[in-house]
Amino acid sequence: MNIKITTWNINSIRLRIGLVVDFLSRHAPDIICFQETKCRDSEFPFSALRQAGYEHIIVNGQKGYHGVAIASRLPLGEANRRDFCDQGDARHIGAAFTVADRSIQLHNFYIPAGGDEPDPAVNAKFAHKLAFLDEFHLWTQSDALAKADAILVGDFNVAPYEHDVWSHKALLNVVSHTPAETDKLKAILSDGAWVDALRRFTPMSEKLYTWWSYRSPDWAKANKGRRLDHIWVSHSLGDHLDAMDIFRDARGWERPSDHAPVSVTLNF
DNA sequence: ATGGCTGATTATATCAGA
Repeated sequence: MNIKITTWNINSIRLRIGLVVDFLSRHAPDIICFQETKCRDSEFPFSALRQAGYEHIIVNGQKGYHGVAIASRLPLGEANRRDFCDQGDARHIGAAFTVADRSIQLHNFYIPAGGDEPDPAVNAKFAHKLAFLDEFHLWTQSDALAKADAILVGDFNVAPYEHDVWSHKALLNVVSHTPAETDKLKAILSDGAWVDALRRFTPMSEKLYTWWSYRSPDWAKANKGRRLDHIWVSHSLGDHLDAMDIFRDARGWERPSDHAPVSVTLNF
C-alpha cells in the first residue's frame, strides 16, 4: 500500500483554507502538515478539514504568527509539542501513525527564519535560528528517535545545497544559505540517520525550489527560488520512498502562499 | 535589485517573514 504525506507552509491557514481544500481534493494526500498557520488553536478551521475527510487533526498554534498543525485521514497517536529553545514558540508538533503494521513517528517543524543580518552577535533572531538547529541536531540523535521509523517535515528555512538556491554565489551571505546554517543542516544529514527525500529523486546538479518571494513582480519568470521546505525520512524508510512532488502550480494560484506544497509517497 | 510584497494586529503603523 501507498501513503502520501504533504508539507505546506500555508502563511495563514484561515486566509487560505479554500486553497487547502482545493489541494486536498486534487491530490488527496493521506496526511498534510502545515506551518505558519498564524492562529490560536481555537481559531483553527477544523470543520473545513474534517469535511474534506481529514478527521484527525492536531494543532500547536499561537496568536498572529508561527504555528503548526497536522491533518490526517489516518488515526494519529497522542500529539507531542516540544518547545525548542524554550521561547514559547509554536514551532513543532509530532505524532505517530500506523501503516502496514509499522508505527511511524511524524514530526512537523517551523524552524526560525533568522532575520536579515547573518551575524549572531548582532542579530538575536539569527542566534536563535543557530541555537534551534543545534537543539534539533541533538534531538535527532536521542534514543527515542534514533531507533524509530520516523519522518521529519516542514519549513526548515535553510536551503542546504548549491542548487537549492537560484544563485549559490549571490546567496552565500544571505540568511537561509549561509555556511553557518547549511553546515549545520548537512551535519545532521551526514550523521547518516536521515534520507533527504526530495534530493533522493533529484540529482544534486539540478535546481530544486519550494519557495519564491512575494517581492518578485513575475516570480515564475524570474524563478529566483530556494528549497526551504524539506521531508527527511529515517534510513529504515529510505527504501520505501516511491515518489516526490513539488506542486509549483500552487504558487501561481490566486492569493497564494509563497511556499509550494511538497509531497512524498512511501510504498509498503 | 535583500526588496519592488504579504499577513496579522482589539491595527490604520509595526512586526514578522526570508
